[in-house]
Amino acid sequence: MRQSQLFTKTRKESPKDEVAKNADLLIRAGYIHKEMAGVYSILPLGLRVMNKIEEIIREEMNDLGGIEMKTSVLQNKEIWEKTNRWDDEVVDNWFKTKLKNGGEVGLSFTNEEAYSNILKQYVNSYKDLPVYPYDFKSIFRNETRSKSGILRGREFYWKALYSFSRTQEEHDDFYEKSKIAYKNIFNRVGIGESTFITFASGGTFSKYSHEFQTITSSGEDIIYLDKKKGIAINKEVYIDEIIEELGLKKADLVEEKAIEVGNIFPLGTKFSEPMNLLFTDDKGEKKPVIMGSYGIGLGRLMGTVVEVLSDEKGIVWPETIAPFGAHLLEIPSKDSNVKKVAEEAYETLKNSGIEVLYDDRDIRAGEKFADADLIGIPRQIIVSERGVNAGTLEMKDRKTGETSVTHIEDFK
RNA sequence: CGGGGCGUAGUAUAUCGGUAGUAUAUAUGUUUUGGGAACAUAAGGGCCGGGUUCGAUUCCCGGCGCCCCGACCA
Repeated sequence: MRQSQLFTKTRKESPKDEVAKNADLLIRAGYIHKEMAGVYSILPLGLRVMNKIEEIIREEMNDLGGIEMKTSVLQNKEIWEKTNRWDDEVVDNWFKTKLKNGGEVGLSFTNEEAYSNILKQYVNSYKDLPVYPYDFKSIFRNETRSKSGILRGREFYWKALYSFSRTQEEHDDFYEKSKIAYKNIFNRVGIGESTFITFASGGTFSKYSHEFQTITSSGEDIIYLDKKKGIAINKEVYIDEIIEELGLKKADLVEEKAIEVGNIFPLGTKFSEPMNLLFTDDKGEKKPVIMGSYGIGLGRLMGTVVEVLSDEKGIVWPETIAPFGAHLLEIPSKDSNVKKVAEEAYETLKNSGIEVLYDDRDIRAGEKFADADLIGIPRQIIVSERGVNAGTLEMKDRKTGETSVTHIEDFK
C-alpha cells in the first residue's frame, strides 16, 4: 500500500485525554480513533493488526477443534431470564434498548446463553457431542468506568469459545488442551515470554478459573508469580490453602502487576441446567451438558502488545501481527532514479508476497524516519540518492536499529 | 457509584474581567532535503445553558464531556 493513500497521519503530541501508553501510541501512529470514553474506532492500520491477531486466534481455535460461527449482538430478553441474568440488579453492565413495538432487547455482553440456546436445537444425543463453537464479535459492557486506553472499553471485539462436553473427563481434557492453545496464541503475538497462566477466582460462574496474565508495570491486576514454574496466582485467591493446593511455596512467589489477556473457566452445568440443554447418553439417560468458556479480547491484546513491546520512539510490532511486513521509505530526491528504484522495489516486494507500506510521500527524510519508527513495522527499507548512486538499498531493523546494505541487483 | 482534576483552532498549549497568543498540522510561494527544515503570506478557536457585570473565555450555578484514584469487572 502506498502511504500517500493512507489518510491517517501521525502526530507528535500525545492526546490530552489519554494517559495509557497503549492508547497514546496507537492514536499518535494512526491505528485507532477515540470516539468517546471506552469506545474506539479501528483505523486502517489498526484493522490490519487486528485481522492478523484474529487469524492467529482462529488458527489455534480450529486446531483445537473449534468451529467458527457468529452469534447475534441483539439478544432476546426471554433467554436471559432463564438464567436470571436479564435483571439489572444481577447484571449491572447491560446495554439495553427498545424495539419499535415496545419489546426490550439487550446488546451482548457475553455469549453463554446465546450458544446454549442455539445448541439446544441441535444437541440431543451423546453422539452430537462434544462441540466447540466460537465466534469473533463486538461485545458491549456498560462499565461504570472505562480506563487504560483500549484495555478496558465499553465496546470491544473478542473471541469467545464455548465447550460442550458429555462428561467431566471429556471437559477436563479439552480444558487442558485449551491452555496450550492459549499459550500458543500469546507466543505467536509476541508476548509469550511475559505471559503466565494464573489461577484465579471463577467469579459467579465457578469455583476457579484460569487467566493468562501479561506482566507489565501498567497492569491493573496483581498476581503472585513463580517464575521457575511459570505459574501465578491472582491476588483475589492468594491464600495459603490455594498456594498449597497448587504445590507452590510463598517464598518462590513474586508480586507483579499484569494485564489479563485471556480467561478460561469451567462452567459445569450452571448454564445447561437452567437453559435445559440436555443430551441422552448411551444408556438412554438424560444429562445436562458440561460447559466451559474461553475468551480473549482482541483490542486488549493489541494494546497489551503495545504496552510490552514499544520503546521511546514508538511501537515495535512483532512480525506476526505487524500491519505490514516491510516499510519502504523513499527519501525524496531530485534524482529521478530514486523514485524509479523505489517503485521497482515496491513491485518486487509485492510480487514476492511481502506486504509493504511504501512511503512515497514528498516529505523530508527525518519525518519519514520518525513516522516509520512510530508506526513500528519491523523492517524498514530505505531508498535514497546516496544509496542509489552506490547501487544499494538500506535495510533497518526497527527493534534493534541495526542496518545492513543490500545491492539493488541482489534485492531483485 | 464515591473522591480528585480538566474542558480554548484539526492537534497540543498560553494569557487575561476589556482586540485570545504560540507551536504544530493545513493552503500558496521561495530556499532547503538522511532523523519531525527556514522565511513570508493565508485560513482557523473559547463545550452547552443560566447568573453576576457596562463588558465573561475568565467569576458563580447547573448540565454535558474527558482523565486519574477507589469500588466494580460474569
